[in-house]
Amino acid sequence: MKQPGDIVGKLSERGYRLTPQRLMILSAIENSDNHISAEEIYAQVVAKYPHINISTVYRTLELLKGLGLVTETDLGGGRFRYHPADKGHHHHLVCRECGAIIDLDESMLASLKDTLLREYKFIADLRHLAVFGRCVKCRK
Amino acid sequence: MKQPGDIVGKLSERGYRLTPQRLMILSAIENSDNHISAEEIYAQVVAKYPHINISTVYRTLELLKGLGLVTETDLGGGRFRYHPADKGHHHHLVCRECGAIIDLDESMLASLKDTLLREYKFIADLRHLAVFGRCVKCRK
DNA sequence: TTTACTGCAAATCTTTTGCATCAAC
DNA sequence: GTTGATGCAAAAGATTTGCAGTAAA
Repeated sequence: MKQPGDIVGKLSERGYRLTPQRLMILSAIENSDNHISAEEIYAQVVAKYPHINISTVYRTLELLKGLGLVTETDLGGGRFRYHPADKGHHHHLVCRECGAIIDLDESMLASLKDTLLREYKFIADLRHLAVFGRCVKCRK
Repeated sequence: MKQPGDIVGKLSERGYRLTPQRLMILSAIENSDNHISAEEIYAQVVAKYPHINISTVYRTLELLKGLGLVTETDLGGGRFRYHPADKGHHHHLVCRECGAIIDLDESMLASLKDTLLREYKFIADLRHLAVFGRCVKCRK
């Protein structure tokens, strides 16, 4: 579907080498529907390119994160998840039963952010909020 | 300040042994202002009782969690945090700069919960929501 | 050719577990 | 005296790092 062309372009623009490993990692991130973990990226890439090592995945993610091209989110569970930065900010409804991650529009929490600032003088970073619970499918 | 008497009582009621290690771990949890991690409990106990092992801390936390006496929360950062269950549910404002954890009243998010149920048919578990951002002290 | 990038192995860090010993009851 | 609880060491799972070889430019 989507081409990882934009991020690839930015990498080579800035003088970074376009190795097959990086291209496949980028492809996995851009073609993922929801947020993907390092382990999931690795599993996807290793199927086509068995030689790759997971430390390359982690190093590539750190590079992309540092360049602001992908966003790292801590949705709990002891592992980070990643998505392309240009897909914008949004929130997540995480189903505790089936693990589904539902995206939630940013405007949804605008009033909450205002309240927190007013009542607690707390500048909430609501770019990546995770709300845990149970989704429609898993309701009894 | 607070006495860990209530949890201690429930433990012995149910036939669990009251070892000095357990008493000190309970004391650390009950006297903690905000949510405490296993490592922090261990550091606090080891100062007075150098013989204790961190696996005892984890095993005690698992026991207390299973009995519903303490609550385990995943506030990110790759480690769990704990607090006494009788202190009730609340939300957390986590400062990304100084690490402060500010408790937020449960009623605060009641309207959000309603909206999520109405618009997404998602049953939000808002007992332990973590909102990241920057606290008053760390504002420039 | 140059040196950034990779694979491999080993190290961290948090949490869990097997096992023999020990102590609360 | 029983048996549950502990200490110790090792394991497990995610992520990081040192180092020497490799390939993108």
